[in-house]
Amino acid sequence: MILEGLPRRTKEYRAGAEIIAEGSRPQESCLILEGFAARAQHLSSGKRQFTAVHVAGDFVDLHGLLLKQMDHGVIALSPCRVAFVPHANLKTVTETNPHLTRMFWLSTVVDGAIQRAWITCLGRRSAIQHLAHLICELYLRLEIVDRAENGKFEFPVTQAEIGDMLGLSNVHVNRMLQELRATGLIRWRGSTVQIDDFEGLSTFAEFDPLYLNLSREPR
Amino acid sequence: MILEGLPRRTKEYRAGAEIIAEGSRPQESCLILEGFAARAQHLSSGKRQFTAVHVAGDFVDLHGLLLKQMDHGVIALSPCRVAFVPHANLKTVTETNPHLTRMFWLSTVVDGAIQRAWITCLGRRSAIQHLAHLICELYLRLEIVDRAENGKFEFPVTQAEIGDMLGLSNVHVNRMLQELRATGLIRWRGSTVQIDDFEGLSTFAEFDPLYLNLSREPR
DNA sequence: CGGTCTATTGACTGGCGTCAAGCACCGTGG
DNA sequence: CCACGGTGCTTGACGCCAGTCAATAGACCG
Repeated sequence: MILEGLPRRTKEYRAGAEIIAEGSRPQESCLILEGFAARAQHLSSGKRQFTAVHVAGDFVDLHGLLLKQMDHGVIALSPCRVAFVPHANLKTVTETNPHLTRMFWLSTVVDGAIQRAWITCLGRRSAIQHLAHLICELYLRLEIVDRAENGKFEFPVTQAEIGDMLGLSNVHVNRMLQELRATGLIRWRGSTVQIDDFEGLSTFAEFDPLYLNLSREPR
Repeated sequence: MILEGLPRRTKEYRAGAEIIAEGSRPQESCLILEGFAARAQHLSSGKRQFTAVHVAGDFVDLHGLLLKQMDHGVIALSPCRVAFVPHANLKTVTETNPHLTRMFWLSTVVDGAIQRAWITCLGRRSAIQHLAHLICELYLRLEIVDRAENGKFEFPVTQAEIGDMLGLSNVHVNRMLQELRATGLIRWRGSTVQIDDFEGLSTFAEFDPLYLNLSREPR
């Protein structure tokens, strides 16, 4: 994405650090340069749900420009390098550069498509299918930013965090991971995910990459 | 929303009719003038999940302008009157009217916030809390378009369709509805929903209206 | 009056949460 | 060198929430 020319500051975060607080009113939008982050919502019971996972290159809270107050927080899943762009500059873009504005808008719209896929996974897929679906999604998203190849990528998160993505308990994530490994479709040791049969995994998860909008078409 | 001046055609749909097909490449975006619609995704098992519910005044598939191919279908839940605006005209807006463009963008961004709330409901709330949350959301959204007042609104959908919103079976929706009625917080007869204690219902559902972005602030 | 759709109810099953214990790994400090 | 506490992974036992199957009843309609 072409962001040269926009002023920004960058900052580093440790794994687990809060990048943007839930309920805050940020004056900047942030962009992940390196690492993994997640959007999180909390319930009074202490339970937590991730509503999105972000990888290098993602403009994480562009929507904060329009929403004013954050309905969710953003946390670092791994060590992260993050760039911040002031809202004032983004607003100027929306007033002077229709094409770039459309790219920004598209970015939030693709986020929405991913969220819809998550909704369908949560509502109608089994836990193990959901897990497989997440792996397929991450692989394709990481591949286009050169963080994955030959079926392999790094994903340094705990099983409890995967649970927060899938809406499962850490115990059940562990069970589903073992079951999925037993199919021979993937291996997952430490933070390294190795997909041995992407076709098979896609079929198993009923994964259709259409929604990720990876094809190149004029906008 | 100010849409005067944009060309459009309007069309009527019966309950259950498909307004936009999953996988299609529409050349227009649609706007619900009257009635209820839902975005739906289908699995091979025949299961269906709604990823959003739309009410009068909602610009349902504005994102279709940017996504080109639909990752979901749009169906009428009740009889609907729908307006269609050609993408060509919307594209012109994005090139000539920054303020209106920002309003369009905001509309898709609020959709995204609602989807995040759905994700958290699906992942971490109990079925009955989720149901209560949906009722709170619908009430506030309908109130601002004058389709709800004094805790009462019309919602002409079947229990199976509610199941497709909540990711539940029709049988379990029935059980949860009875349980929720038994609390005295709501009544629901036929297609009429009566909230007798919105405060209580909000608390029960842990509903926070922040995400609906109802407050009026300059954009 | 039968036919279709929806709501309701009961019985049974199973997926997933919860609780708890036991490991494995790692960095710290004695 | 080993003791240690912390964190994350793994496993088992148990219970409950929600799915499935099936039957009945009611509502609406031609």
